[in-house]
Amino acid sequence: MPQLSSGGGDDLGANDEMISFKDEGDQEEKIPENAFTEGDLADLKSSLVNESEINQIPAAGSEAIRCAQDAVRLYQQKQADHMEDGVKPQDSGMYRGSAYSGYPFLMLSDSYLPNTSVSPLSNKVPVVQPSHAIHPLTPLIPYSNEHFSHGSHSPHAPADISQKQGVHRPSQSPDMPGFYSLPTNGVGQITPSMGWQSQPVYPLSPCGFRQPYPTALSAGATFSRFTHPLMLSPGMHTTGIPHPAIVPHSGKQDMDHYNRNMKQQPEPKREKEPKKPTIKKPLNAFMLYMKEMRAKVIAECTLKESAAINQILGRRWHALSREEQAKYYELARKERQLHMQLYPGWSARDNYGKKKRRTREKQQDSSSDNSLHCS
DNA sequence: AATCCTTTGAAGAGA
DNA sequence: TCTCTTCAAAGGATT
Repeated sequence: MPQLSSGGGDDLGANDEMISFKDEGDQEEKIPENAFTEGDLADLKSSLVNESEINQIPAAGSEAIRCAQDAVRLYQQKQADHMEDGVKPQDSGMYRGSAYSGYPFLMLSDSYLPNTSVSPLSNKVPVVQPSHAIHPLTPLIPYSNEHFSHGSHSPHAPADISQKQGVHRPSQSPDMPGFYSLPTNGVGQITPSMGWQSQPVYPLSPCGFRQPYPTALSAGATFSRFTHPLMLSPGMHTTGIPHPAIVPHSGKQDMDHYNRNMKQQPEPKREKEPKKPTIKKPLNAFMLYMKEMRAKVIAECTLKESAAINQILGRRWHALSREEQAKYYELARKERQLHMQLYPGWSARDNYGKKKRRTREKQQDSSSDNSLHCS
């Protein structure tokens, strides 16, 4: 486990790096409830293999095989978990070298080039920059104008906006080491670490490009120069800059509606009372990792089902080296830090109950069912 | 249309 | 302090 910090002095925050990975046994306990059945896994496995064999071009074959291996391993692991019945927790995830011996190299993704992966862009929650725009782990691949001028990219992913950011970018707060600054148009202006830091982690802003955290704000910029908060529409930060962590109250649907308004109705009707926007939780390390790697896994596996992809990503996450994970923990820490600065009074509790969940009832039911099965 | 599934981690609530 | 719950992303599947 990444013992990044506690020793390192850098308050990597919370204890995120120090938290032990859940033992497999912990997950096993859920398995009977969540019904990731052998059949499902077998289907996943076989579909992966088949798709790999059928669809993958030779060059991508190794990746497809690897992906299939992921699925197979997952399947086998689940079977083993069933057999062990949660009694024997294995060594904590990522240092289970033997079990994941095939993984570590996976994340040395030099092949994760800007144009290789399938864009995972969703029409539900648009992502400002598809993760193939730049990979955080390949900091030597900075933003380039090519990304913005490429015909396939939306015309509103403008270089001029980056330039604006660049022009007005203030000196960065020591607390905000440039992590969220949108890279300017110049390659040379991005240090390797900046390239990593510049990776978008929040959904697309209504303007059609990912708005970075407003560094000026975090540095204590004057609010008075900006629009009055009451005049802001959902998704806008108090600066008037749309912030990706802010979404309209009721989620994706509203976000779509909101985007449509932004696109088709440049002057949205005033009649609508601006609902109090929802400020999303900052992403944790694994979420950041998933966001980064999802496109790659999708490309490799020709899978799109997020549940299956997330399982693979979970495995790969455990297989990451300490250093690799540290990057994400660090990024997540900075995310939280900046989030706290941007929304000082915000609490995760604010979003409680905004999702209607049937799961809990289901789990209760299943648990009662389990109680029936368990002696 | 709304919710589920699936993952890990952070944070809050309650015992 | 410990345990449990909820939410964060994502997109196909299910209700």
